[in-house]
Amino acid sequence: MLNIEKELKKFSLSAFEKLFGQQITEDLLNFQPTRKEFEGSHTLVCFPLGRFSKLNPEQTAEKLGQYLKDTTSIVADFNVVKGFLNLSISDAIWLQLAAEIHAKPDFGKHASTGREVMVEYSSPNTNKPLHLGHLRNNFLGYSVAQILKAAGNKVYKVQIINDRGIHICKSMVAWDKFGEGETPESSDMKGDKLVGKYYVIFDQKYKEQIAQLVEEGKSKEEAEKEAPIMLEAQEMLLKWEQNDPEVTALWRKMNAWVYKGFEDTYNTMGVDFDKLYYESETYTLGKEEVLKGLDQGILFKKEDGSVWIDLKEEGLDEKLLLRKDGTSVYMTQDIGTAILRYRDFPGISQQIYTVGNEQEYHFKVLFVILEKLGYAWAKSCYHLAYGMVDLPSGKMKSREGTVVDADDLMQDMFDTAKQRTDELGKIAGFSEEDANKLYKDLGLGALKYYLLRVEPVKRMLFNPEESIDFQGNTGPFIQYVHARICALLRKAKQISVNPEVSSKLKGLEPSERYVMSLLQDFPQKVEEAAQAYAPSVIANYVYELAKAYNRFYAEVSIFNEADTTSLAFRIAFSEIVARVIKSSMELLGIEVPEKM
RNA sequence: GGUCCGUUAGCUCAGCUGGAUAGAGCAACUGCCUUCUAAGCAGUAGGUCUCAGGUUCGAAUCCUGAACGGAUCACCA
Repeated sequence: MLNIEKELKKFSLSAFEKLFGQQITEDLLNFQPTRKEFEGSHTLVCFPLGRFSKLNPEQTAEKLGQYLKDTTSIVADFNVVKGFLNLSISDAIWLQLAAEIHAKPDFGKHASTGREVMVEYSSPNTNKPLHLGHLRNNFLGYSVAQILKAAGNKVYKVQIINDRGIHICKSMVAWDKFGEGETPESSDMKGDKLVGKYYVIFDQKYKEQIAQLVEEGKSKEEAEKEAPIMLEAQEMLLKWEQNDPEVTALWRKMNAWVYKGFEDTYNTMGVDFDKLYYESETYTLGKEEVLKGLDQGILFKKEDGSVWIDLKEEGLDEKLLLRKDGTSVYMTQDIGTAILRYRDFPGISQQIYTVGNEQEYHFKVLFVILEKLGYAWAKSCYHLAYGMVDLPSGKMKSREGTVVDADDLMQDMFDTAKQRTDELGKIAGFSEEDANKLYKDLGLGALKYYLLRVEPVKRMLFNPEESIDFQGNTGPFIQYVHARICALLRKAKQISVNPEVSSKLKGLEPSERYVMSLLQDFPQKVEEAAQAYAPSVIANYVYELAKAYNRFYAEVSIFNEADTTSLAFRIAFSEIVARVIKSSMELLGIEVPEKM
């Protein structure tokens, strides 16, 4: 496919040789998009070129511009502002590009690299429902997987479900003691919500017991360790690791409730996985590996029987891998999971972990341990860390009940979408099913876009009012542009206008040229987003594109165009924009409606 | 205290491989619907890019230091 910048670079290099008798390297040629206030679309920064041309930047730009205009068919015109050479690309080139893109429905998708990558995301604990933080995680992980696919990789989406450990034992103990046999059916509650309820009850009882022990004269630390309900939870964990039938049965029952609840939530979110890993199935492998490492002298045992690794040489500390009672910790489990994944998918060259940035230290240590244990692939493991989601009231805190529940939030978005849509009254004739699908697309579009447009590393503020905004830099704005174009395409079809890019076309509008210059960037943006693991790159790009098209839409009346060549072009041009919007939004996991 | 991350308009965010007068959206104000979807378009106003040094023809961008905010350094996950 025609790459304008590449062509310009090629010609500039030979121009430089012809004009100044100097061979320069390509990295000196710094092209950037021309600023709006000047003519042109591509700008060459000529400041660094002066010492080779022996002229000042302005004269250099002038000479280069004239040469390019005279000798190439790409450059139609140029102007020089200070040391900046602004180039106008000829309409013939824009048309050639439009024709190429129009003929390529999968424009933006890269050829296969042959690489296989694994992306982990979500990975919840099974003791409480998903919340706003999980939404950022899921949307981010899913989107990065989509982007890596588009960049030519084979991608496996996985998660590790933290289905064992002290946290789930807490819910189990509380349900066992206070549940009176309550089930999701009997209480008409989603399974994950029900189990979460008992986790909260555990915490309440635990606190009460601590308070009482402190009153009886114990120190806070002693009380925290000795509270009977906590001892019960610990005992349950031990029994679980010993496969106690009664504990195992309870554990299976409660986890099954949770999985059913999670499944519903994932369906609503529109995310999926190629394979699920359960810690209950991987932690034993982790334990084996740790014991193997102990035999090999990579790890050591303390007097109390606990197993550790010494990472002081790496600038880290000692890290516990097995408790003195022989049970596993989080790290042990993650070691097992990582190794198992490479056994299951021998072709992968990288594992990406989408996990909050509060676990940076954990992953740093994990990768070092894996390397020490002899796994060379540990070097390519990547922790895709993202910042916390804050509320206007501050941090989300489960203890203070300020956690925003994922299901509730999504339902709110759908309700708002319905309300806005009803107010506008544009979807008369929609079946109830179509209308509900639209509310879902719009609500999720708003939410996903809101969470993805911010760079992953940054901590972000979730403002409920802004997140359901449908104007300006939002998902629904972009969806709206797509729907508008679809309306044009329907009308074109109705009056039998065939979209076509003809070289006979007289000329382009400035707003069309600008849109074209954005369109040609798309493949590059996909690559950039993949390199940076950043859906925000795509989000910002597609917003720019939608906005630029909207300007064209407002300025140019398409069906009033008498010239049929021009009309056919504008329909084809609009079609391309709709396709790139749709492709971009797919990379974000957002669906685009054809009517709204 | 050590390590890591962040700080850009009233608010939320882009821009960061050094380049022109630092951009959007929201909020405020002004225009534009008998013509393809006004969930839109055009415009006005709003900035010491946290601060101080340094490198450079040129710094929001790179380097050093400081301030502020956050995370982390568990026999929690």
